[in-house]
Amino acid sequence: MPSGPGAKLTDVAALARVSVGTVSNVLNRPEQVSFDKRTRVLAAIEELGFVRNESARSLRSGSTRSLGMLVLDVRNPFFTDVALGAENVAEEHKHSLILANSAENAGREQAYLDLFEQQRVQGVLITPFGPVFQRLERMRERGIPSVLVDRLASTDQFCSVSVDDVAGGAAALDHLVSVGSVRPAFVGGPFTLQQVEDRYRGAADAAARAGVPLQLFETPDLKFERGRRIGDLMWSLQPDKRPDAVFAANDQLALGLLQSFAANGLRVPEDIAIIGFDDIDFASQSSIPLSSISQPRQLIGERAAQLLFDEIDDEPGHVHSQVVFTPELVARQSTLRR
Amino acid sequence: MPSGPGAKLTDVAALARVSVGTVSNVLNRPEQVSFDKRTRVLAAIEELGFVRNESARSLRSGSTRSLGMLVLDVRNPFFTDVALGAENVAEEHKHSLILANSAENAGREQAYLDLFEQQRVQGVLITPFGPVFQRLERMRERGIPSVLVDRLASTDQFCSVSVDDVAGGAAALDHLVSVGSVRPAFVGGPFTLQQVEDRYRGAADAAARAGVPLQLFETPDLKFERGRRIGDLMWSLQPDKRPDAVFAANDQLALGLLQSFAANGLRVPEDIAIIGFDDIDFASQSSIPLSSISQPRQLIGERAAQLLFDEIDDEPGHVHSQVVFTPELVARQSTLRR
DNA sequence: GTGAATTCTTGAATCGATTCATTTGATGAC
DNA sequence: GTCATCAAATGAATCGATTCAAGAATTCAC
Repeated sequence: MPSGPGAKLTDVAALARVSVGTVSNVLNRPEQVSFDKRTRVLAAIEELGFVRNESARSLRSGSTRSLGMLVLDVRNPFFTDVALGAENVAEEHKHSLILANSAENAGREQAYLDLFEQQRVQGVLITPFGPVFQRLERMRERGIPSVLVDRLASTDQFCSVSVDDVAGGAAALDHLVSVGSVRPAFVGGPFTLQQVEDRYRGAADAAARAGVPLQLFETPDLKFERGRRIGDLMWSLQPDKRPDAVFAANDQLALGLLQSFAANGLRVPEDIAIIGFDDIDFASQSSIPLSSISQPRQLIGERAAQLLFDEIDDEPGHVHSQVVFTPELVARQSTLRR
Repeated sequence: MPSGPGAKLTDVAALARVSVGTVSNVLNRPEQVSFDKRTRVLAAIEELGFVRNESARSLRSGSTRSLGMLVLDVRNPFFTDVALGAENVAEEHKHSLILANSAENAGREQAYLDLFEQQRVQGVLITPFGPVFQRLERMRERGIPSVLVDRLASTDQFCSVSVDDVAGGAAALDHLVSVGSVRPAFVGGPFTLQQVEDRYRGAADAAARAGVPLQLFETPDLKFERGRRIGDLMWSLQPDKRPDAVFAANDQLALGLLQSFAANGLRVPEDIAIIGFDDIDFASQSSIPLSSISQPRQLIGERAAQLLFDEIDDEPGHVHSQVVFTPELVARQSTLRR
């Protein structure tokens, strides 16, 4: 009968008739302990159901085995995929990932950074929302480095892993033109989001190069419902004024457009083609599979975590680097007439 | 210039010219400290950029301020919504939620429970995958209680929060019959999943009561791709053998069916109606909005966390309870011909 | 058998915040 | 002026694992 609200190291040592130092060695450097004592200790651990107290461990050793990750929205599949990638790398390093959700709220963001500092995480992966850069720099001075995720670092003070949104925007528009669009439109906003700005710029440049105009439908957010409304609006336009193809700044928006067009009897892609951005699972799972610009989501998380461990393990010699992935066009039925 | 890799309590005490006990009181029982010293201490904290060391705190006080949550799949929106609800309640109690992903893998599940034990979380919210009940009971004996999420506790050893899947299944089938189905089918599996079993049983009973047969398409999993294949299979059937309505055990499966039917030119709901289960966001966002059985996802997480805190705060007097929500029919276009 | 080299083991000191029995100080009653 | 009462402040002891200098045990060469 194991039970008891917790055996500690000294109990294990007593039962195995060795010193506490030896038990600690079995836990942390088993190869340095003779076979004989090692088995005795392991048996004692088993018998007592001993579980190491992580608080005590990290208090003494000065380091925890965890990373903090702060994302804008856990409900967004993009971020859970990125988190999954980061978690895998963390696991390889025998660290655990504490996933937190700022929910695009500067107060919560600060609160979670407080928490991470208190817990003395080894490092932080963050998609910043509010003004946190000064704070992150201060945290690094104190030994908690961070890596920016899905944001290009504007200074060389941080590592970052992001995606070339300008190139993605251009690819989307080039594709629309290549399938015959002469009146493309861009839907998205707010332009204070760097991603939106970049995607639009890429698309606008590409449109200019191709010699077609690019209509702009600016939105206050990137949600499904917004897409539906814009779709209804487009439907109400004169057919010859209506765009013949739409590039939506993300897939949620694109799915909204798609639903609206389906409800109103506009055929996709015959009457109007649609391409989104992010290539979330549901893009390919829509009734009319949605073309999209795909980001290597898990890979983003993995690289970010790797960069973070680089900095953690090699603090003095570390050189910050900016990893920029080029997103990839995935053409599906919503832009390809058969 | 704050800097320095970390001021500690004694530094604050020295700077503020008070004892360490007083600083600790300012942090934990500010009302017991005179205004004068309190402000001095707060100023010192500010000046030094002091951040409390959570490891030391919880080592001494014997309790952490965190809950562990272990879900089957972070990529599934159902679980992130449940987690969100739990997180909100945790936050009210000034606790943080450590979200972990067993990914339907018994090994990972055990590993994360190890982690939770080591970190001495105050309690665990879990959707069990493997054989963990004995272990959970042992953990409770040692002071770490747990609440089952999305699973009815089969014994009265645990609190649980779940949904009445039998009732949900019945509601789905009643609805199909009410919109005129005479050849309904159930798609889902494996039947080792209690949820699938229950949803099917509810539907089968309802079909019997209504005097219609219920065709069964058993599947090895509940994924989108599987739904698509079953859809293709149904399409290949003789029209008079083909179901005129399908109840899919979850929305992913239903979306797969929907895509297949759209691709093959079967009209939904005219040729075949579809209803899913879970009512994930994407159900309503599909081109043809999908009818579904809706579970109060956030509420499930909230109630589960509340029950857990009940047990944490009132250990001896706590009585386990099983909360069972009744799911709700949400009828949309995929079952409603216009 | 001796001394040196090597491998294991030991246990007291330590990490930093909290606790609580005790002391100090203030207020007021008589 | 004395004593009781109550509020505020003190600081040594404590939580449990890790560390590391020092000691014990073993191996090996000659």
